[in-house]
Formats: sequence, C-alpha cells, structure tokens
Amino acid sequence: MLKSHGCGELRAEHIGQQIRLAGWVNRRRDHGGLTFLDLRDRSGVVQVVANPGTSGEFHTTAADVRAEWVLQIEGIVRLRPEGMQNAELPTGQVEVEVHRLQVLNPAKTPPFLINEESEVDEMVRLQYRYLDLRRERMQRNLVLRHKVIKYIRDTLDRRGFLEIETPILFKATPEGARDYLVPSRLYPGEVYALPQSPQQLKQLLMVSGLERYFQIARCFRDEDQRGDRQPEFTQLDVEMSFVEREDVMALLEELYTGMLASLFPERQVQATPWPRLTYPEAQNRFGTDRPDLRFGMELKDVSDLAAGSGFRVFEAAVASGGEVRAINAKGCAGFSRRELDELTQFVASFGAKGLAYLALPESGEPRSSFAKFLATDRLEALRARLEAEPGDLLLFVADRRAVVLESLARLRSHLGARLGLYDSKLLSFCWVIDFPLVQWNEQEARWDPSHHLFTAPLPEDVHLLEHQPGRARGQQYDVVLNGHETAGGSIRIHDRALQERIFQLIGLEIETAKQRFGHMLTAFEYGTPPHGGIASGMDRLCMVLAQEPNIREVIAFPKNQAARDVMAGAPSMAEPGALRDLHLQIVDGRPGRPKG
RNA sequence: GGGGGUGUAGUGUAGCGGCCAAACACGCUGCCCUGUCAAGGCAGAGAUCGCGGGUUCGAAUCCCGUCAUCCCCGCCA
Repeated sequence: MLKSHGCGELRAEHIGQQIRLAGWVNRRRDHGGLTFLDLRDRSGVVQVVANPGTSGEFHTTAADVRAEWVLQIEGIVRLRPEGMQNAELPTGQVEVEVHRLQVLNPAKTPPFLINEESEVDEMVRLQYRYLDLRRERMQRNLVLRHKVIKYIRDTLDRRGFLEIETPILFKATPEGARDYLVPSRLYPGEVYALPQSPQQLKQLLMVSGLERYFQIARCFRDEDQRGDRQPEFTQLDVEMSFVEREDVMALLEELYTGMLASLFPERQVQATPWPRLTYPEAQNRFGTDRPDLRFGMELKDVSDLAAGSGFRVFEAAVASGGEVRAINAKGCAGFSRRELDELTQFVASFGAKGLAYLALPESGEPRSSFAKFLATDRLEALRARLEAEPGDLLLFVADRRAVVLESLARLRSHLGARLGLYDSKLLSFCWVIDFPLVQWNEQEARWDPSHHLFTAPLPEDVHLLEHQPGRARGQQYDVVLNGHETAGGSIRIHDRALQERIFQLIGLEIETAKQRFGHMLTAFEYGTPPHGGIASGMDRLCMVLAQEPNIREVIAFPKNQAARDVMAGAPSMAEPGALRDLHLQIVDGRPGRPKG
C-alpha cells in the first residue's frame, strides 16, 4: 500500500507515529517559509506541514504543488501547537510533518472547485462526473447509498432470502412502459428487451421453490425523464412464497424501520407503525394515491353546498356529475391578485378550468370570485366545512371528479412546499392499500390492470369480477414516502383459471397471452405456491434520505434529462458494420450529433 | 409531442437599448510572506455576452429562429 493511514483517520492517538499518506491536495496555504497542504482522501482531510527545517528539499516541492495533485507523503504525526488546533476538522488536533513528499501525479486545474460545495451547472458536473464525484456531497451520497443497500442485503440474508440474479437480456412485453430493445445478431429481426423489472422472473423463481428471493435489480424503461425518473434505475425486488398481504407488508416495514433506526437514528419518522390508507380514502382526502402526510390541507368535498348555490360554475359541475372540492390555505388571505392568477394557471395545467377563491382577511370584507352569488348561510357552511379562520384562503375547483382531485392534489403539494408547511427532514411513510384491481380506460374502452396483470384480487371480491369489475379490490400495496411512491407490490395470482379470467377481463386474447406469457402460464400449471412480493425504488429512497432534489444526485453516472450520458457521449452513432451485423438499416431520423 | 425557465471569463453571478472595446466574487498565473486552515498582501492574465438572422443611428440588452440545459404536462402496467 502506498499509504499506512487514511487522511481523515488521524487523531491524537497517532501522535509520534511515522506514517505514509496518499491523496489529493485539497488546498494549499503557502506562507513562503512554511507551507500547509490539506491532503484529502475518501476518509477525510488532514493538514500537512512542510518547512525548510524539518522537510528540507521537500518544502520546495510542497510549495510547487497545486490543488488536486496526487501526492504521497511520509512524515510524523504531531500535536498541533497550542492555539493552532482546528475544532472544525475531525483531524484538527494533529498535523503531519513532512519528511518526504512525492508527486504521484500532477493535475490540470479542474473546471470547478472540488474542495467546496459551490453551485455548478449540472451539465458541467455531468460532463466531468469523475471530478464531481470527488466532491464531498457526492461522496456522502454514494456512501449513504452503499450503506442502505448493504443494510438491505445483510438483513434479508439474515431473514432467509437468497439474492438471485436475473437476465438483463430478456423478452419484450408490449404492456406498460416502452422497452429498450437489443437487436439480435444471430436472429435477423428479433430482439431482446431489457427488463422493466424482474417481475416475471421472480415469480418463476417462486414456482422453482426458492421461496424467498431478493435482488438489487437494475430496471430499464424507455420513457421521458423526470427528476425522479431515469432510463435505468435500481429496485429492491422481493418475492416470497406462502405469504399473505400482511406478511409482505410487515417485511418491508420492518426492513425500512430497522434501517432508519440503525443508519439514520437522527431522522425523525412521523409515525410508526406506518399509517394505512385505503385507495378510496387517499383519493378522497388528498386527491392522489401517493399522499404526502407531512401536512394537512386535506381536500373537502363541498359539492352538496355547491349544488343550487347560485354560482353557475359550481352548479354546472355538480349537475353534470362532477364535483366541487376545496382546500384551506391557512394564513394566505393576503395573496395578491397576481399570486392567485399564478395558482389558477398552475391548476390549469392539470385540466382545471378555473380556481375559485374565498379570502378571509383578518379584518375587512372577504374577497372572493364567487361570494356575491352565494347566500350567507352557504358561505358560513363553507367556512365551517373547511374550518376556516380569519386570515385563511379557500381555493375551489369545480370539474369532473378526476380533474378536481388531480388539480387540487397538485395544488396542495405545491402550496405545502411553497408555504413551508413541513419539516423537510421529516420522514413520513404510509401504506396505500385496497387499490381497484382494474381501471376503466376510456380511450381504449376497456379495463386495464391498475398494478399489473398478475395481481390477485381480494378473495372476497372475486365474485365482483363478473359484473362489477371496477369494484373489485386488488391485493396490492404501495409505500408512499413524503409524497413519493417508494414501493409497490401485490399478492400474485397462482391459479391458472383465475389468471385466465383476468386476461379475459382486460381483453387479452388467450392466444395473445400465450404468446407473450406462455412460459408463465405453463409454469403456473406445475405446482405454483401462493406468493407475493414488492419492489422498492432505491434511487428515490436514497434521494429522500440524502435530502436531494433529484435522483441524479444519488446515482454515480446518471443520464441527463434528454437521456444522454454527456460524459461518455451515449448514445452514439452505430458503426455501419455493427448495423450490418445486426441486420439493421437507419431509414429515418436525424444523423447523430458529435459527441459532447 | 407540448408548455415554461435559463444560457455573459474556468465557476457562480451583475449588467437588460448608448455611461460596456462588459463589472464583482471565487478560481488561475507571478512576486512577497514561518502558524495558516475560505490564509494574507501586491501585480496580472482570462469573455468575439450559446449560435444564426432581424429591428435600430446604436443590441449582452428588443424580436424571430436554432441549439444546449433544467423543470413540468403527455408518457411512466
């Protein structure tokens, strides 16, 4: 080893020891006759001192080095002189007196500062990701991610789970997200698909009798990006045999609760055990199936008060089968016209045709877009329902139910963040259960599975499949963390006949199903144990734990918004020979861009 | 596919029709300096204001287009 200690490990107990260090120059403070170098490696930073008296010729070398040069240093750990200790630094009691200094590698001046947490344009960070990863923030995040995954592996191992790898080259499934396809060289026109998740494979492992499987699985989906969505992402994938819904839920809750206690004891969890909401309850109270429970501002149905109120917008919505709902933005009665316009524009992007308001100032007359149409007793009833006090601002959307829920749910999160209604360090988990098994797809005029097509219905709801499929609940469960969908799973169908009824229900011809899932259906005929599982997004979990605004900050080499790797320049144009091998011809599209 | 924001030295920003052959901070280069730790002092280099076109007597500044990037909608079983 080129070093005997990590820079950040040195303490008073090392005083007097002859040691070797190797690392990067974090900072140089040159006083002419005396030169300080902060030497950095993954373990931290320690001050190194060179002067002509103790370091001889190496003092000159020390004066010549620059930030990010790679050095090896031999020297003695000294107690720092009285008054020169640095309480800010874990190694601040000591310093290393240089006896020998070797430049292992000089460095160009980096495009941005490595040694401080300055804001840098993300494109530059991604282009020089290897330098960005040298910075404290990213090292901290990667360590956090490692610890999270290590904890999961250790704990599941102790609980009898096997970690089993599944193929990256697999079979395309037209349902769901767009697949990444890999053309086959050996079979013209045929393709592999990268898995959107190991869903089918883990169920087959249950058929195989492995009973308890998990994997830290890379998943691929060729859809447009978001701050919390990358083309490839990592899931904790779990599947268990001979379990019921409660068993899987208990496993994941214990796993995460234990992890937080063990790795993040300082982080406050809002409630344990995690609250449970049924899907209808989540929809009704928060307008979404991934409610952020860190704050209130629940949606209140005021359709009954809106009907026949005299305000045509409200009346019309209710009369045509829609709803009127409202939220109470506490203390926001002072919002300006401009601010209200902004909120209106905000909900408009989710389909709301308008945003009615009733502002109740501390003093003076209420301001409202509709109050003049309403009788006093109706206004009073509205105030009462929304528990409005002087200073509050009530915001109403009247529309189709789906639009009302969506736009108010979004408005609620928007306001929650904007008004700082919660402690951003707080962790608020909840379960959402009892999802409808299938949802009506208006465009295609058919029933679509709301989770996936192997999800089992609740036993007591099976009879509904025939005539009221929309009312049948699935044995599905989602974990929501601070408004982010963090995990989701279900008990699967292990009965061939029931599986075929589901195919029938969602309009999947049995022949088509056989083509796509024949291996599954056949497998299920050979003694399938009842089984279920869950999958949890590691990137989103780590993002929340690291308190980062997007998952790129917890991924070593992420793609940008346009799904490009700006460091390596991927994707890039294929060599003509490679295309020929793959039996491919480019018939359309822009020629490739030069790599960044 | 659509909407919005941003683009000015290496980095972060200011300037938003003439006072700008562009300012500040950090970084960088050189010199001075033996107790600093965001070291300090002095001197200096570094930008055709993303790109193209237009309006104007005059454009970093206004308009159009384009590219890049971020956020969002659609999409993501």
